Amino acid sequence: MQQQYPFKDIEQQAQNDWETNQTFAASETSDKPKYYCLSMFPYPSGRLHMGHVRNYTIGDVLSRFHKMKGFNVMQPMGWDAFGLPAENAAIKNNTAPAKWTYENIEHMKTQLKQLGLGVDWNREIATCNPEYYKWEQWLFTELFKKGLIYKKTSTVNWDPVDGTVLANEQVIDGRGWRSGALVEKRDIPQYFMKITAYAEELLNDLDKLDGWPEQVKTMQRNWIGKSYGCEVEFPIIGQNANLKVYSTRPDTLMGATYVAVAAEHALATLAAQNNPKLADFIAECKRGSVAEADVATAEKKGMDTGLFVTHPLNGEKLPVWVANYVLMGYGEGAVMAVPAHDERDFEFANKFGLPIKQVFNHVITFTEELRNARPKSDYEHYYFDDKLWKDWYASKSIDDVLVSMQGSYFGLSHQEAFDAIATDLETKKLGKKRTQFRLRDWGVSRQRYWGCPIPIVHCASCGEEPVPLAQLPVVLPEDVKMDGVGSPIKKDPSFYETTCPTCGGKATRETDTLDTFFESSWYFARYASFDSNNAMVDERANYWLPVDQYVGGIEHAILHLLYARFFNKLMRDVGLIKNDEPFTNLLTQGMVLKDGSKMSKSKGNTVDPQELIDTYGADTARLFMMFAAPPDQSLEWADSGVEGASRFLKRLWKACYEHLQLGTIAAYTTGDLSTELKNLRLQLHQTIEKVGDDYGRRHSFNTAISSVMELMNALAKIEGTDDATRSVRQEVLQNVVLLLSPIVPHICQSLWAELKPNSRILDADWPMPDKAAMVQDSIEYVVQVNGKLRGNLSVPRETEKAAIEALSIQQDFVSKFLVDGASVRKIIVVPNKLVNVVIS
RNA sequence: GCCGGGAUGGCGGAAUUGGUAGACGCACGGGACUCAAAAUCCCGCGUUGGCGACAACGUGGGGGUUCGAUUCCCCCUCCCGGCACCA
Repeated sequence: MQQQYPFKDIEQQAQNDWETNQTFAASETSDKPKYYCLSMFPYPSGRLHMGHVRNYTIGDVLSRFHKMKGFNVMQPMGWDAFGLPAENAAIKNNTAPAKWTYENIEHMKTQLKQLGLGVDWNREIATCNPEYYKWEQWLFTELFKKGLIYKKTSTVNWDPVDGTVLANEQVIDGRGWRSGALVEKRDIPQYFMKITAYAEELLNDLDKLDGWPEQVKTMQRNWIGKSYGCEVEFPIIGQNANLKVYSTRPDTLMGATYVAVAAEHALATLAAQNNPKLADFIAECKRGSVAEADVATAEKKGMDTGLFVTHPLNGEKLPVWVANYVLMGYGEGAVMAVPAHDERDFEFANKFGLPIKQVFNHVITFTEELRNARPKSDYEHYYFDDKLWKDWYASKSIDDVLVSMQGSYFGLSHQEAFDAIATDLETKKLGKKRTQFRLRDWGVSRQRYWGCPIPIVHCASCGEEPVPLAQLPVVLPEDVKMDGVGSPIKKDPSFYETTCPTCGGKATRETDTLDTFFESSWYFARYASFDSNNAMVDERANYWLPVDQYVGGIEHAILHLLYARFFNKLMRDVGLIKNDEPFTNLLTQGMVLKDGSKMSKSKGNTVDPQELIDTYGADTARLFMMFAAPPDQSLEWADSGVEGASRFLKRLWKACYEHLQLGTIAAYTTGDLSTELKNLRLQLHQTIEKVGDDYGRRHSFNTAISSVMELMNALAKIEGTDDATRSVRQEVLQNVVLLLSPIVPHICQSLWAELKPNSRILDADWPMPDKAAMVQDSIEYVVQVNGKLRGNLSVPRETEKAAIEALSIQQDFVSKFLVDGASVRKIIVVPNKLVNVVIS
């Protein structure tokens, strides 16, 4: 054994050993319970970043821990290989996206291996591989045939100078990132997946996901956004038609003073026909990006259409406005505006001088006098008393009642008014109750090159024809030149010219590709059937699924995780898999930040993990990442601290080295021990218990490490070299090595071989705490007076409560407060912990 | 704008179910070893007052519940993530 910690040698040695022995190759033939641990696969951007190191270390710690706990573990790895950055890099470097991607994969794979991950590399997949995307093309055609994929027009960001569709990311302050041109909204036909058909199940099944963080489930619930409201129809004056709106607040209908439609709404288009100013305004609304954040933060703009509608209940004439804050994609693309009880309507009404009419008020006691009261006038204009208005729209208190003069609704609560108004609307055939989802169908078409080709052929006589399985995959040509304007396959007749699979006539291929979320929505199932060449997934998927532990960034809390849940249900419903949900337990890791913001290439604040690994080794890198912060919180990068992790490993190495200088010895099992050694064993077994709980239940790796550090600090204070001391020291070191091995596997494999010659740590089980060593003879109580710490009290184990109370008030640090007529009011005893003497 | 999360010493963080605030590590200060430095080891380290014993204050800000609040409730500020074409 070397005196110094030779991290380079032992890490290389361990990694060679795992590869040679196929230590992490997973098999379906095992009598152990299975444990499928999945980390979100990386986009092959070029080099590993700290977020990867953090993500994959967490997954590896959990995998290795469960392997030691006796599970049949599978931990796979692959590449989310399609995407926009490859196209950008290809343009910049004058190369093909495929070449760039494959080179990145090679490099990053080497880096991942250097991290010492217990990954089954036999199952590696890359989503840009035709063997992979063939099957999602097949699924696409199946869903298309079932009507779960359909075509409709929808709005994209259009760069009028480059003549290309832009991603939201490519729109900077309303301008195209390359051309600098003002971005326009443009409607184009695209394919959509009917995720809304699964909205109810996606919502309800969240309740089954006990292993998911509450915050993620809340975000998904809000995203799906089931609401209970009403359709309300406003007859359009002078036309034989109604304007339909959806509202979650029909109880406030009597306060509606105008209606507003989105710029894209048919009524807006109609009104603009003879109104050039309105047409200009609508054109102005169509400028800027389609991103909701941009729309929602834009200054409120609107214009009167000159059209009027009739209020369905009171017959009032209400103006129709076009407003930029009304979203075409939600509800009906039109809203009834109740400025008195909606903040956005209020702001808009104030800006454009529209009437504001309060219909609810907060009434503590609703007296007969109030019920009979009648307001002074039907219309009252209130202006600019922000505070007053905020009270009105913020409150939906149970004590609110409808105070509008409007006939029979007077005096009703919110819920009563909701029901009464809904009933009346239904009677008049001008509305009805409706539940509505905020969730929209998922547009999967992308007008980009580096993605999976959509397997549809357009035939002049047959229409849209899905490509039959026998003709799949539709292979994306990889040897292309990127010129920065449009997708190469859109200009490549050898790609798009084809024959119709139905009639055999001349036809053209779809040249749009799929959203890359499509690939990442089912990869978890493919790992289980990675080499299946006659089906998307086979029976092995039903062995491994659902994923027992999924680990990945919190930024994926909504979109990716929702789409993957959706795909799981789609695959279930086409008979491929049996489980309802893909991920039983979810750990969302926080961001790795530097200088307060996410480490990213675009921000130029990255720290290269390669340097860390080269200088200190993978174990130090892993230890530091696990120690610096709890996994689900953001981690602020600091260069200092890595040194501390390295120092700890050196100390651990040295402790084993010095211990073994006197030869090997068996770990303590039985025999009398000094108090000092008894206490050390107490701490050891408490630590074993805590670390197991920290890994398994709490996922609190930072505290697991600190408790092992404390144990090592305690061990360092023990000096003897007699057999009893050395056997306890052996017991401590052996267990420390086991406890740390999921986090720092290389050094632990080496140290184990030294501590227990001819034994392999990979065969060792997770240690069990020795309950006998954990029995304490006396209990240390904290004694407070009026909640303030005043001293400590040591009593024999199992001392009666009354005796503890009596002893407490006898202590000097308590009795000194019992002067000037003060007396003990109450004594609170928290068993094995604390005494609080209340004195007054 | 909307949804979700966060804020604790000089810094990262701990306090698991309402029960000792600051574990563990970093940085810093002092000492040992050394010709010297590095490395290593030992001691100290929330703020204020005090020689000291000790006392008061202290978990983003304001209020509340409780014997007791970093933890629960209400209001506010700032920061981070997401907002459907970044992945």
